[in-house]
Amino acid sequence: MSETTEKKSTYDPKAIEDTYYKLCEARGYFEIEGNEEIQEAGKTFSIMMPPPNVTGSLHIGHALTFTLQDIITRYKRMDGFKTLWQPGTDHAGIATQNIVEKQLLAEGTTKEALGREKFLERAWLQKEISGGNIVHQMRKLGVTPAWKRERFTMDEGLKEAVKEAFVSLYNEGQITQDTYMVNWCTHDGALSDIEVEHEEVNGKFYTMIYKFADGSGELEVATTRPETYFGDTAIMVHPNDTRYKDIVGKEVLLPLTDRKIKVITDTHVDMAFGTGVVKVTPAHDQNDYAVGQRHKLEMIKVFDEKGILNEYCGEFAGLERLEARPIIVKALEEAGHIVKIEDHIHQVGHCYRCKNIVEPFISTQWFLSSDMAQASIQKTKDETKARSEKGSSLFHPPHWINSYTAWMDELRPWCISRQLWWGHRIPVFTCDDCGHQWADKADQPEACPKCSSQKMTQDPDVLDTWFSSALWAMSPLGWGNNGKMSETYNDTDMVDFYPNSLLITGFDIMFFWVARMMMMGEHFQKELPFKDIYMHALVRDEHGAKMSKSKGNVIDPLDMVEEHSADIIRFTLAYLAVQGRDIKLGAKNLEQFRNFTNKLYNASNYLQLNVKSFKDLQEIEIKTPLGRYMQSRLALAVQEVRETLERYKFNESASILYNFVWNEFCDWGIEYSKADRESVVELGAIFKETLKMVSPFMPFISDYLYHKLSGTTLEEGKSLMVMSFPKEIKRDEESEKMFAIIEESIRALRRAKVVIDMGNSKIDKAYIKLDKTIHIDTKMAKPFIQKLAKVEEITFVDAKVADSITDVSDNLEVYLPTGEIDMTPIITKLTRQKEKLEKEIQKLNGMLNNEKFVANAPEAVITENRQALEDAQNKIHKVSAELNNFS
RNA sequence: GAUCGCGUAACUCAGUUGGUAGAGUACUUCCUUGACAUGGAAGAAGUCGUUGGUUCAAGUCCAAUCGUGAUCACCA
Repeated sequence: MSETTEKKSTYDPKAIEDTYYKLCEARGYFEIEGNEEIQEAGKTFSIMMPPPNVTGSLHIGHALTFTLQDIITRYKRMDGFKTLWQPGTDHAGIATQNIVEKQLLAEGTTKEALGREKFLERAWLQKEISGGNIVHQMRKLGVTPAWKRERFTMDEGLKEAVKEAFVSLYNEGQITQDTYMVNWCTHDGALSDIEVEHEEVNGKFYTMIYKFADGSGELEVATTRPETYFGDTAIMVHPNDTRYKDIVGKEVLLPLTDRKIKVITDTHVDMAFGTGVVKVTPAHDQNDYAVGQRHKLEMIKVFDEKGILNEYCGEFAGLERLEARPIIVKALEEAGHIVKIEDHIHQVGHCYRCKNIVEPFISTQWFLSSDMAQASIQKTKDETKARSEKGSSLFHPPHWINSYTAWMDELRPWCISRQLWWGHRIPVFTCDDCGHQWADKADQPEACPKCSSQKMTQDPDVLDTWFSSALWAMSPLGWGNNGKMSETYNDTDMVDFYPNSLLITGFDIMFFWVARMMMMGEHFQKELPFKDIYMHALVRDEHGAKMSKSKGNVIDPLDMVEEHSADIIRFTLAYLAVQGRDIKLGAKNLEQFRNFTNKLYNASNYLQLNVKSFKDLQEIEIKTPLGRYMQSRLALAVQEVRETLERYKFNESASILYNFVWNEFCDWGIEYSKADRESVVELGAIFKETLKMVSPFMPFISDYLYHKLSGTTLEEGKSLMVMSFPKEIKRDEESEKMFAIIEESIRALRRAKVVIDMGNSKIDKAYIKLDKTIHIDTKMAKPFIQKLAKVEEITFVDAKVADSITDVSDNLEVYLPTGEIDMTPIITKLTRQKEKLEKEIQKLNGMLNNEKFVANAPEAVITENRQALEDAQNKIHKVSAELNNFS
């Protein structure tokens, strides 16, 4: 109940973030020319946002990927690059169609009742409603894509690009129609191989009896899907299996229906597994399909595209395949055809959208040949090799290349047709009169190119959503847009921004998306679409569990923005974004960086207690020793932040910023300045420069503090986001050395004071003896030491002061005069220090006495160790001497 | 089954050309001193999973092994 006494010492993001964002967006900062004033000739940077599903809402994975993309984009923008971060949304065929179908169901109707045209109107309506939703949520994170260029994968221009690509590939013979066994979801239709998720399922293993047609006995056959046996067209055994030699060529009767099938041999059979007798159901099993083709077996489908059993199933016709299973099993059991039912754990394919069990199913679909990917595969390998010789990589982290190439090397034809209404309609037409089939970019071709008939029928299916996103690296740059949507791109875009500088995305869509963009980009542009590919990991909860709605452990990024701020969630994610490692996110992480924003805020408060407003670093000359020192430390931080960002080590960049601000600028810089008020004006300029570096990570608080410290406002001034990122600040070795000694003196004095239990109190006198090799301006150093070590008067001496306690450190000794105090803690401390030094000396001696070490190690390492040994010996000498004083 | 991660302080994790192990949190002791208690000072804490190997030198490179996770591929 202390709200009345509570001090206003915290930063309030709520008042800032929305306002600043709107202001910056309205000024066009996010667009390509937003940083016009600082753009440098020839520097371009581009990154395409992985388009979120138009029906989706923002989740924590989005927050991570968009934060990282935004950080790198803001950094490049500030660093003088002409920068494009291309935003957009994806039409997400199956997902969106499912949502609309559910809505219709709730209204008591169906898409069939509505008709294709009306249904698509509904889908577009849904797109308009929820498509705006996610892009507005994204703004809450403070991300800065070029919103004016926002695209949708089914907009007028991108439709053109899809047709351009399809027609071209069709005419090259890369896209063909084929009747083949595909992955079939009885709800969503055909799926590509990677849209099937294999999950372990506790199923049953049914052993059935098939009787020989000639009445000479029976066979035991095992299956996991008994309902498919109606489609059996053979029984097979291994040709070398002596157990079944005599039955080959015989006929068996299918239970209940008594259809006759033959026993054949095929090497596909594993003699050791089960009974060694396998039923062959070519229309409903991948392997059996191949067997069926080899043996020219009849392909009997036992259910239709909705999974409803047909006339081949006798009395069970009309039942749904999965519902029919127990009913069929019961009938078989009653008729004595089941020998046993065992538990069986096996992998079953599920639809990645609706989780329905996927069936192998024969159907006529469109396929994109894997041939067209070969060039991209070879180039990826070449590029990886070339980069690795330079110590770099195409993928970040580099190990992803293994999974990538392994998958690409086994690439199979891609089933690109989908039995949906929502999506890019396949631009293939068949002439009603002459039967000619062709692909056409026109939505309604005028006439059949062969017979000029005007009667034609377009393929009813649409393309896999990933077909259009496969073009995303180039289609928003105008590629294939046929002049449409031209207000969203420039004619020079392909030159400026292709290949894209960088792709940032999750590894989970590496095959769905990255691989497909690689093949399309290389095929059409003869150049891989990305210079760098960064794969980020998964965000998990604080216990390392995957977040899911059913577990209830989902962290909503919008809630976090509400509770903390966009800045805090951004910095937290960046700090935790270690390459190749999943992120465990908990409340504690956020707290750490909430404290950090508070630190920034209070540092600036302190500066303004002394000086009202500060100039930029470029506008002033740094004169004070402290100013020179802090500037030099900033120079190092700038260099390191740049290096780590260039390598996409977001966690390291964030950690360098954190350490510089807190452990260097605040803990030392600000504290020192209390001994030298003149330097505050310089520290303010240095802090403002630091805020520029913070800006890509925490854009709001940095802008706010920058303007506060400048005595300006964002409303009337420029944002940090379009100012130059710090660059090439001079190091000052002399200053750094001097302040290292000052710091060492302060730490030594504090240690010594703790020993005499005066840790927090001011003492009157203390002495410092610097090693002979150390030469600093003691007059200058003195006030800093006195202030921070809380000593009234420091005296530099050349010899040990009598009646004092001593602290021995690397380059100096300090002495505190003693009255009547208890010496035991001091003796304990010194003894411990001595033991530690002895160990160190032993280790160093061991190294240096080793002839091989001296012969082989680089000169620098040897001198370094010699020096270390000498230092340690000196130190132990002093410590021993000190101990002797007490004994 | 194949491929790839991960195993470092009590906890969560950093640690790239091999050169005497770091952070945050938690912990111990102390401090409301004039930016900040969402803070400050001092401190304790690790056989770097295990075993070998290469090397003058291994958390780092290699091999094996244990634990753990992911992806791909699978047998009716």
